[in-house]
Amino acid sequence: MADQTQKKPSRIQQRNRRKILDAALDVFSAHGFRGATLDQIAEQAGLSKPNILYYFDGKEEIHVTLLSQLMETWLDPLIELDPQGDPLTEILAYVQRKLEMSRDLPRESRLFANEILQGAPRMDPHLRADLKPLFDARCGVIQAWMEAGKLTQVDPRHLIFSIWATTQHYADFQAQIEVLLEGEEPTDSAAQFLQTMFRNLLTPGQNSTSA
Amino acid sequence: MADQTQKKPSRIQQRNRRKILDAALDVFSAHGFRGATLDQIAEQAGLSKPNILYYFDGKEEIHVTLLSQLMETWLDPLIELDPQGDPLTEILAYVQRKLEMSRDLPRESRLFANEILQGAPRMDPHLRADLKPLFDARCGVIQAWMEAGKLTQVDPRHLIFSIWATTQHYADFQAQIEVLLEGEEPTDSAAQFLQTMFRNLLTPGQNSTSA
DNA sequence: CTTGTTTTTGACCATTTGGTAAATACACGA
DNA sequence: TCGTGTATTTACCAAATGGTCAAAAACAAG
Repeated sequence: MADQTQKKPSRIQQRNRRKILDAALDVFSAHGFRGATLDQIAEQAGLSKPNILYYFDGKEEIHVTLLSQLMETWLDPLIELDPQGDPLTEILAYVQRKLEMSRDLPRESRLFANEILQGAPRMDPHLRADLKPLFDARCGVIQAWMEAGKLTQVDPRHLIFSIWATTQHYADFQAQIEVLLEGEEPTDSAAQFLQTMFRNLLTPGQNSTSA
Repeated sequence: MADQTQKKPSRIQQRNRRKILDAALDVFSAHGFRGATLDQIAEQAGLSKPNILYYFDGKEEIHVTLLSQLMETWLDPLIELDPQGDPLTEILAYVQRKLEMSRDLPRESRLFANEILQGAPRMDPHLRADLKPLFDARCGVIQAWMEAGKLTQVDPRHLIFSIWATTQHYADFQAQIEVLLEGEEPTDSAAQFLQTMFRNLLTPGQNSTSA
């Protein structure tokens, strides 16, 4: 059997597990956990349902695996925020990076949004164990920058929330955005807007409208 | 039977339909459409499942009814944005109103978020028919304000998106916020932050840090 | 009380869905 | 080439779920 406790996952195992996880990402992100079915995942993966259950112990395990993997990807930009760098540059780069993730990894964004929307039943431990400490640390860094007069004083926690909210919005609410923007690709104009917004927020003096 | 085409909904009908819709709002907003079951709704409403199907033709109709009602509530603050009022005041009041809705109507916010996240399968027509025209009109108003020099020039569409994103975030991602803020009620500090952010964005000259 | 209407329920049904068991096909090293 | 463990499929199952229906209650009006 495909025993994960053993050391060597065969070539075929790696390939099929990847196919399954990719298909599951499609389906879970589009319908949520309860809305997704193993049959959909199986079809999307091009495998039979029992074959999928040969590689994973059940629907739940597939979902949990996805969420775990996602957590790393999701935290990464915040990890890379450099306490030694120039404050404004660092934060604006963070905004940009998050916005690009929204464009390039919309499925992951929606998977995450679905999970949190339903009360984070499976991710809550991860949030406490991984996200919370990093969040607190980064709030400390930003707070220090502000106290050193490098940035306008605002609540660092809400600053981070607003970055998450505005960037992920383009992935999570894509259906609405497409209607309102009539299909026009929003990333470039959004980037310009968000850069202006956060620069004006964090810059004490003269605002560059940057037409 | 409970024939909606007839004129008079009896006292009992009104009461039970309300109970059902309220229960359904609980369940749908917490689990999404496919994740919600009629049994859950029935239990929450204190009625039997067949009794619920006596008042509504099916799960779908309950959901659609909720979404229709929600649309009005949701559009209302944008409707009330007064083209004759003071631009900055109007927009900051809009932000505040949306934030309060996030606090007072989190179920409605999550119901909406769930629907959009899944691609707005049932709400797409409403978005095109109701939201889109209003959105375009309001963008026009804001654009005019900017061209008159009353506000900093930014893309009005993304301005509105950022208001929606930041305010609804507190309802839709409540599970995450509770972890990161350790249960502290965020509305007041969020209000202060958002007012600062949008004032600094839209005000050409000196920024009031407003400590 | 009687009668006609509205409301509610208990028993059921068909489909979907997550999951299992056993048989079969396959890869690959000896 | 053959044998052995790996991979895949076919045929199921039990529970959950959306929905139906006829009959029983509950209720209103005369």
